[in-house]
Amino acid sequence: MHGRNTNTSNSGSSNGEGCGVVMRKGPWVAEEDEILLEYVRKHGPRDWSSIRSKGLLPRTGKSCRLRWVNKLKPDLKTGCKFSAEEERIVIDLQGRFGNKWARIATYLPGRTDNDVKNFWSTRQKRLARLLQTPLQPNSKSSKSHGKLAVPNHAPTFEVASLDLIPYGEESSSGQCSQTDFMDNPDAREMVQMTPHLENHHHQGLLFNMDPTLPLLEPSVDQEVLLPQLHFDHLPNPEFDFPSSKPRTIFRATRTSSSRTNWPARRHHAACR
DNA sequence: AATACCGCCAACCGCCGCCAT
DNA sequence: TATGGCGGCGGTTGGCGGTAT
Repeated sequence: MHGRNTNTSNSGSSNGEGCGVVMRKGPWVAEEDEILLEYVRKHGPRDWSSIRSKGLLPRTGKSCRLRWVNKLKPDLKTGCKFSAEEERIVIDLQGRFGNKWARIATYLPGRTDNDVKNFWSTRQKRLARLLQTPLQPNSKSSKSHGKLAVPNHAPTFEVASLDLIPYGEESSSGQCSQTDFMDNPDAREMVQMTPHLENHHHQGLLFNMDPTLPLLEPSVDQEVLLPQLHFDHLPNPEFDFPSSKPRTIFRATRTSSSRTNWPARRHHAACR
């Protein structure tokens, strides 16, 4: 959509692409899309790096793959806002899986991990504003090593709340309190949108999670331990193995990065 | 009309795991 | 077994457009 810097030698990528060739970056143009589509038509969505090595496009393999996955793949719901049902699914699954956007996206046909990620991020920002609370910046250093160790079995809203209010701290400091939060109709709607969150709120857990609870690292099948969430229509993950490497879809959970997970509020329900 | 703010989202980066060599 | 390439993922950035002030 909106470009970044363009025409730079490849940097940062671990793919080792570039090799002196000026790699193009930034927004894709129609001609590039056409070339990429043609390549996929001929060879399928795989061997992305060969697009560059064959001189078809001055783009990294990663860039080509991303463009295909997020924009060019058939049956994408591009430009269509999340429906209420999709929102509910995202909220529920985020509570179950954490920020496993790719995994969550498999339950949402036509949605990509980027879609889900952006959707959630927007909601996080909105709620942070509603609560007048700064978003907890994600520390790069803790991305995968100094983990925050989000309890994957618990709604992440609770985890976020720990960042907001030290255990036992009074609400008079100006920080949002449970009461303040529920006095906000907009924020309240978010909770009501999320049945398991509301349930925890009613249990008094929402803002006073026991800090002594162990911080879990997923070691067993989370599906067994996770609360049983219900869907009106149980979503079926849309397995998509374009490159004949299904390993990545449900591969072993990577260590959780430090996340600041916030509840979200229903915002847009209709397609444009 | 100008400015500020916010939502949206494309695309980048770094990290990680798998796999071929 | 070690290593490098590659693909995949999550976090983040930053520009554009719409809306509010």
